[in-house]
Amino acid sequence: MQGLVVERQNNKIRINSRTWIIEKKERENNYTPPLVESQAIAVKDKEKRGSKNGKGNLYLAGRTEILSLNLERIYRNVIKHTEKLKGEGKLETSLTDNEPLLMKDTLVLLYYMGRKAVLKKFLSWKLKKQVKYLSNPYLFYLNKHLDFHSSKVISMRTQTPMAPILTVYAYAYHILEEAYKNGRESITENHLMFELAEMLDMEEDKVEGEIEIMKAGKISGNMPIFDGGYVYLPWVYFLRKSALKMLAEVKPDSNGAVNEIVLPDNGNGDSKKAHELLSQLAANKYTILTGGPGTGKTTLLERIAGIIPNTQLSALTGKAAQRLGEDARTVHSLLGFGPRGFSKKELDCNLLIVDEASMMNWRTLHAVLLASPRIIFSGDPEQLPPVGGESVFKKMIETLPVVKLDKTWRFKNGLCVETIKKETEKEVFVALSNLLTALKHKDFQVITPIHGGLLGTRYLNTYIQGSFNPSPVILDNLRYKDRVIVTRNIYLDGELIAANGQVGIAEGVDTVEGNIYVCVGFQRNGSYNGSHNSSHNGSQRNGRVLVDRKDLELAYALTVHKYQGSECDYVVFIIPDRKKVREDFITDEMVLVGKTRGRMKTYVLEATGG
DNA sequence: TATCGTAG
Repeated sequence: MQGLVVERQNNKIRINSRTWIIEKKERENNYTPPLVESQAIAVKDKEKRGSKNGKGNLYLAGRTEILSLNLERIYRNVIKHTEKLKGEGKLETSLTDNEPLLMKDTLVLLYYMGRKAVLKKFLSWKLKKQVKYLSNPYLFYLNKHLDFHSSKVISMRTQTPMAPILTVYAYAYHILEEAYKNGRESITENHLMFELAEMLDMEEDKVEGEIEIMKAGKISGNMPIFDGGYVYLPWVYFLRKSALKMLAEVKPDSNGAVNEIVLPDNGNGDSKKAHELLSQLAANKYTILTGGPGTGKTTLLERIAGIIPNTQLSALTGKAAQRLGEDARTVHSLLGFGPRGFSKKELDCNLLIVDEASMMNWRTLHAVLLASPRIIFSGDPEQLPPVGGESVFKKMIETLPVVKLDKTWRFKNGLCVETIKKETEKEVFVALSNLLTALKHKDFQVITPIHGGLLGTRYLNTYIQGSFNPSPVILDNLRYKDRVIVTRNIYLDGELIAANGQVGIAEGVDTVEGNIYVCVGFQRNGSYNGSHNSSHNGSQRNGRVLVDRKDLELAYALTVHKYQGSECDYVVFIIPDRKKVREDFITDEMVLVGKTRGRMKTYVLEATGG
């Protein structure tokens, strides 16, 4: 969900990508522009969080006093919109005397913020429900129709709410969501109290009273949950509770397949570990396979999958799944991930293998526990945690049986890392450019933590493409022979023909039913090495596939998250200026993943920021 | 134009 973004450019103002013309109003006519307060609020919020890029494109709250917007145009549009819905019989108009004004304000604000879908939904509701929302706009947020900041703007502008406890709920929920983004699954009641007191500008005693009311309230809908001095997002609380209960079940259902396996020694030296893993599997529903980077977790998993009939391989990112083989999928794809969580249910398999399990959160854990009678969670607790929420894997490893691999196979001559530090990102960019010239004919991969900015995937990809691939353009900014990654699962007649995370080479364009597609060639296991190896035999997923341009990205530079679990000969790991990202974004875990991807050598290019 | 990932 998107907050309110306000920018000013000369005589125009941009709000969430919509542009409005600014009119100057004389002070003496004592006209208060209806939307000025909400603009001021939006700006204040933005300032509080700090303008990250420092571009200063936000205007000062004080200056909004002399500005107003062309409201007549908005009113006309809203009225037109309303009339249309009335014509379709989707709107009741029997408002009481007091409500039309509130209604008008709310409608205008929704329209003004570019929330047309919400506006339309709102207009289609029964009057009773509409009035409920009008009397407390935070319901828009609590019931997931709007983001927190938009609800706040409506509430401030329309001088609601009339039921303050809902406001406290909304703020509490918002505080929890922010904490979750920072990797916290819960916060203490005290923490919540301090935050609420600050945000609502209330006495702590009073907040304490509100918290008591919240605690006494019935649990319904999206309300924060209080338990044992901690406060949780409801979905985190319930899925966590349920997952912990399932994890406590030790014995697997009677299923002989695992018990009777005799493992031949393959001479690779990992048979002892494989036996250990198999005996754990026979005795326990859930087992953990762990080990540092390059200790052969994936290889062992592939071996186990080849031995135990009806094993489903999965991973937490598309790229990691693709690396496990053709039949592997993301957990999300297997279990029907959608806007309301996982929709699926049960998998028809003996054993589910979940790779890169350090990226699991409670929701994914809960889903896989429901799905399979037996699971191997494979991962390294020292590698990347989930995006949002805390590392569930770190907790599981304390209670579940663990098989640990400790011999490193990836780095034949020991881990080889060369760190190059530069003050500015620009200097890092120059160093990268020199380094790439040297690596041009080698098997290399650039990885970076971010998408945006000078050292993000988007710009680096364009840059590397520009200097390494002189081939003609085939579509948009894609060139013939470009190295690309598929960013979405692609189905043809219900069959998966290309998976998110698959890497290939753009080979041309084709037109089907008037739509233009990029023809992408894939090689077995997806590690496409541009110059050599261009055989396209095998099944469809290893051959040529037509992919929509929007489902492809250049793959010269990938994020560290995507590349976790992958490897190649030479890796360039970029660390941007830490001041340009959120302070604690570049963690030890990320650095560990980043510097352990190169088989021969990893170059770490770091912008120290001076 | 998003900190990172997942889905159709």
